[in-house]
Amino acid sequence: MPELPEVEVVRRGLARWVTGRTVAEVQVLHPRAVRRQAAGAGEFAALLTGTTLGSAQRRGKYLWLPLDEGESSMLGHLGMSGQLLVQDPATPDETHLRVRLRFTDGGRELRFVDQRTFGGLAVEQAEAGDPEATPVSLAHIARDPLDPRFDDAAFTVALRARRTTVKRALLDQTLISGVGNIYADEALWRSKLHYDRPTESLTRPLAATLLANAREVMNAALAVGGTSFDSLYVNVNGESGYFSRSLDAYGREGEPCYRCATPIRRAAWMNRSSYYCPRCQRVPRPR
DNA sequence: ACGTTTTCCTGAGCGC
DNA sequence: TGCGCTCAGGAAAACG
Repeated sequence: MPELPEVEVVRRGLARWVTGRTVAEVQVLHPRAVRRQAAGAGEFAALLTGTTLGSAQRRGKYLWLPLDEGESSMLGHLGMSGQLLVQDPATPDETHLRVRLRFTDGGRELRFVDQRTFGGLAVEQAEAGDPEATPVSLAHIARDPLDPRFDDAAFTVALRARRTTVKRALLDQTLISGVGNIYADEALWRSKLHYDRPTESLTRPLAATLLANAREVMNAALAVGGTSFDSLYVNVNGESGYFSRSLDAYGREGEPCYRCATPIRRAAWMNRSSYYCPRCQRVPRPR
């Protein structure tokens, strides 16, 4: 499934293959794919048709392409199963094709394919005067740790000020964006922290270590993702060899911890799973 | 106001 | 073969 490093690979693919091209036709094949467009699919298509796509941007797991002079953007989120594919128009439609963009040059078309329909696209206004044309609905989304303007000191202060547990905080997009279930577990394993550790119990050095590890694991994944996906953007998918090779905790239930050989455990957590080493990542004492 | 829970969706995998 | 069940999970809405 698409995580921050894969979304960054997608962003690079969009920059390579669709930036600078002019939209000739928009087809919305499933209304749910544009549900964030308040006025519906008709408006989505009308606002996009005839525009020229600008340089691809990303914040966390959100992607956007400024339109024309950058007063609005096409915003996208891949959800769990979304893919943005650049395909030859002759390629048969994918089973879960939701949106198609054709271009005036007649070349490869952009397809949004999404089985579970948690992802979506929308055209919306950009923040006034922003050279990157950040969509207004991203105002509450924090910068991600790969963003050069991410404020490390402010993050550690805000993290320790929260009255919650550490994994909830890592997944909170208003605090830090781009970290999902997989990278949260990986960052916690590297930091030897239990997912239910209260944020208020984190020392400043621990909070800084956690941030450094989250950044490191996502950078490492991005580096591997770059070699797993070949240069053709159309081959981008969520099933590269990265996951089986590089993960230390996520998905490794019953397998030995790479530090201490204790079997990794899986615990039910917020209607999903948390993977952790019961020896390296001790359960916090009940308060 | 803030933190927590629910909800959306579909296909794979599994036991029977 | 097929039925019913569980699981995967980002983020906005609903809830307390």
